[in-house]
Amino acid sequence: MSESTDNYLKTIYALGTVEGAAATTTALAEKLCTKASSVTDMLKKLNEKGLVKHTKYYGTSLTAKGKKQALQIVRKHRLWEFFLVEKLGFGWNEVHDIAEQLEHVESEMLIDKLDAYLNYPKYDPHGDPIPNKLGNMPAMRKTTSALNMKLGECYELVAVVDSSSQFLNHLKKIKLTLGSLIELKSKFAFDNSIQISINSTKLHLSQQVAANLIVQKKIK
Amino acid sequence: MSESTDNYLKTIYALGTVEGAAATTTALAEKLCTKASSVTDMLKKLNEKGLVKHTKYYGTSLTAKGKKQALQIVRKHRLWEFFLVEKLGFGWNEVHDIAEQLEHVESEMLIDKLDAYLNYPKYDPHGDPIPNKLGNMPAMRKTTSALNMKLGECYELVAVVDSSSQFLNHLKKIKLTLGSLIELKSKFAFDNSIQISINSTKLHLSQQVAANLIVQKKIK
DNA sequence: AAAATAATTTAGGCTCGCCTAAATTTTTAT
DNA sequence: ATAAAAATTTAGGCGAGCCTAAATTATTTT
Repeated sequence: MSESTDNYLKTIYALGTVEGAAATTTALAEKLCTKASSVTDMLKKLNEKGLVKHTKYYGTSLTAKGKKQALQIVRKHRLWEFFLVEKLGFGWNEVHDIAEQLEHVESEMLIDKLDAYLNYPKYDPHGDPIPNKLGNMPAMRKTTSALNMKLGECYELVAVVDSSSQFLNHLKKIKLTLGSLIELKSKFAFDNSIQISINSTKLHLSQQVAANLIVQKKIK
Repeated sequence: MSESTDNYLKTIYALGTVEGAAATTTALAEKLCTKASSVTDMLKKLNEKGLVKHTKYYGTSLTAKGKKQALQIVRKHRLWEFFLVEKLGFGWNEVHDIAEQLEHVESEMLIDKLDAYLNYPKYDPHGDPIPNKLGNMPAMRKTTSALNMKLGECYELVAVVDSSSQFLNHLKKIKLTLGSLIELKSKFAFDNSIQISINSTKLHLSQQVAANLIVQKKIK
């Protein structure tokens, strides 16, 4: 399987799992930084290979075979991200592009050994679950948007919705890192912004930022 | 730079360093598992890019720019091999094909961090020197072919000449591993075979095998 | 329901790295 | 020195994955 195929499957999977919906040609073109006509070309080929069900003018979804393969790519991507952060000391906002390349290395044994070396991690540095060898996702953490936090309760920042480097850099700048323990201090109904504290330092977050933070409730 | 370019430069370098000679089109075709005509095509392009000096019908050598790039690829390849063996527990005869893929990942920062993580190793698992960030090779170990060993002296197996998986598997079978401490017990002039001992177990090696072993003298 | 707009697909073409077959140059053998 | 053999290059083509422009189908507006 080519790298291009990998990228298509991964992207269809990512778009498809937002909800059960089929991926649209234009959306794929945008995510893959290519043109809609190129996407149509490629989908035709993936369709012939039985990786995708593409119905003209109606959209695309993965077949069982395609989904299985997509999950293996996701697995590889997330394991490499974990490696880069935990072992090589990269920041969690620096690893995406490198993992994007590493995920295309073909060797099942490599991934198995890497998985073992990393101690079978369940979540990558962005908080996303890592499928196991069989393609099973670990149970999602019971999480919620930071907008739903309750006053005085304690939470851990476990994931982000927007993982663009702009956003991740912003988080870095305001010293919010994955794993941070957060307590909600106040909510401002006027603009839906919130005030939180991390290790007793206070931080004010706009609604836009808070909406992109996924937290998990902690017992104090 | 494409992966194909990487492979050409690396191969020209490998053929070129055997002696000062220029690489021949046929030799490149064989090493790269492709046809001579394809090699000619590619050399023309590399020539235009200033990576290679190709003179029609006379052979090919690297320019300074090409050599610099080739050394970076060699560096990446050998660092990854070291990682695979030391950290992930691969056998030193299993890593070549995987490193072949990993070496094409583009990120200077990745290689720097990997180098640091591995503690700046000087030799890869096959005993070959790893160029540093600037492309400098560490001083070659003072080594010799196993055929030149002296009776009663002690040596360490530090490298192999033939690194085909057939040969490496043979070594595995007879339990000869890189780093093994070897003492020469006897030489048989008749067929140039030798008898050695490793940790007091004795082993008989044909000339063919011995010629492919590179050893370094040790003080007992 | 027709017209305007948006999404998608088709048609034709491009580059990269490869191929086969044929032509050319160099080397080897006689 | 010349003929035969081997190495190399040229010519013409192919598939993968991309592109632009034009045609087609869906959706939205009026």
